[in-house]
Amino acid sequence: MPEQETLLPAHSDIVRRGQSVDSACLVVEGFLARIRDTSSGRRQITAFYLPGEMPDLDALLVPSALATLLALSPVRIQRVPRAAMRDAIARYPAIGEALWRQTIMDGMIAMEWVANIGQRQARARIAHLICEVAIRSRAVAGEQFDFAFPVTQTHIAEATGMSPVHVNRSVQALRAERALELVDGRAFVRNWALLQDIAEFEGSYLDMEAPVRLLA
Amino acid sequence: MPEQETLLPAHSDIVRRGQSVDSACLVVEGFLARIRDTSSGRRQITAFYLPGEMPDLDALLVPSALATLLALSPVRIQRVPRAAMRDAIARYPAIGEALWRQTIMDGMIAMEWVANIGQRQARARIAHLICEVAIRSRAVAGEQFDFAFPVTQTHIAEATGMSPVHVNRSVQALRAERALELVDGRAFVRNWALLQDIAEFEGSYLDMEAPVRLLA
DNA sequence: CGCCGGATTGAAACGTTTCAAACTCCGTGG
DNA sequence: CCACGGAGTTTGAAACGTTTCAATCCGGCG
Repeated sequence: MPEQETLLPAHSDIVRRGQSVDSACLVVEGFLARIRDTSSGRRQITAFYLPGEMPDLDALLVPSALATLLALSPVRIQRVPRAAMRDAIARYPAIGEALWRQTIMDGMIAMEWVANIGQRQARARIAHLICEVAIRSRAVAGEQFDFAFPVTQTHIAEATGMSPVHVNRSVQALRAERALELVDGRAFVRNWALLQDIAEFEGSYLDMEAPVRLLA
Repeated sequence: MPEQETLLPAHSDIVRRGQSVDSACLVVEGFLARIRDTSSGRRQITAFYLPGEMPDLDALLVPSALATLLALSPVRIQRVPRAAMRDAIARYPAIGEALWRQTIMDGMIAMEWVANIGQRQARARIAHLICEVAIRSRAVAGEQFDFAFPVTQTHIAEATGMSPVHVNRSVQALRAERALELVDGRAFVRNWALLQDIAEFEGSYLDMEAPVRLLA
């Protein structure tokens, strides 16, 4: 596929809501957030995107961007023109299927966020978010491990629907329990079992391995 | 397509989480809810499905159901076997594309719910939910109109992440403002402009008309 | 040094939950 | 015909979790 790699600094917008787009992008390195801001000026992060993921697959089927994409860290991305995508899918239907599957996964994650924000309280919400990113980063290894998490407490607040102040207190609580530490853009899981317990984390929604082949 | 229509009473499960499925279903009449229950016994509704929608498209690509589907009212559904779906898509790629587009729409709605639950308070959350369903029901007509909404206050609580008691008080507030009335399984919009205003509703996320044709 | 982004603190105000009880409507059985 | 029970809605009051505001602290960088 025609590749065109771009390097962008942290805090820059990759795409702005409403802007018309004719390519989808692939995160090569770094962290992105999908942002939805409300008319009252508040802001919600509705998804995080990690290396290897495609944050705006919807661009293939919708003419103008449905949300803003923000770089949380310096990022390297590749833009794939819609036409190239179309050709690839026409030639190898399995590609289209894989992308469709990715879309379903995105939706499942969003619904899990709904449940997370709707049902759990502060500490558990944050724990759940971390559990999810840990898995998606493929960082899980035993009871203790760490991984890149270039996300400020304010961003966590925007993702979990709470105030930055309360995020701070909750993060401190998790630290005091020796479950989790967030330092300098990395997440240090100190007790994976405990963290999952606090989060009531049940990761099956992220398992889409051993998938059904829809097409030949 | 091979049709096999089923009639089910309210309160019955259409599919249970984890159950293996080999068909997707289409809602012909009635209301469905997608349910996610947490280990602590609480329950979250992560989506509603209206007539004409397909609540478990993921079944086409994932072997076992990712969530439970509950009938909120008596429903008439059609089950379409995966094989039939596969054939149809292979023959008419536009069908596959339309289904993919529907999946994207589902995801967008879920993300809007994330923002709704994360950012707004009680009254606005409920107002927003109603605005969405009004549009999806194609019921909007002038400043006043009504439509089927066979959803108890307890269900609204499960969908918006609040307690039934507080839903009750908020619904009363909306009634007192003459914005909305919920009576006997129907929603009566008394002041559409006001309701949208309270909800900070911005419906563009539901517009996927005039879509881009990905495939020939 | 002074500034800036980000993390941290305290205390009061606020929105929401919880609990327990009562009320309405409606279909069923005595 | 009335009593009963169940599902759904409504009520009050106290307890609770979270937000808000305003200030402070910390480390890195020009």
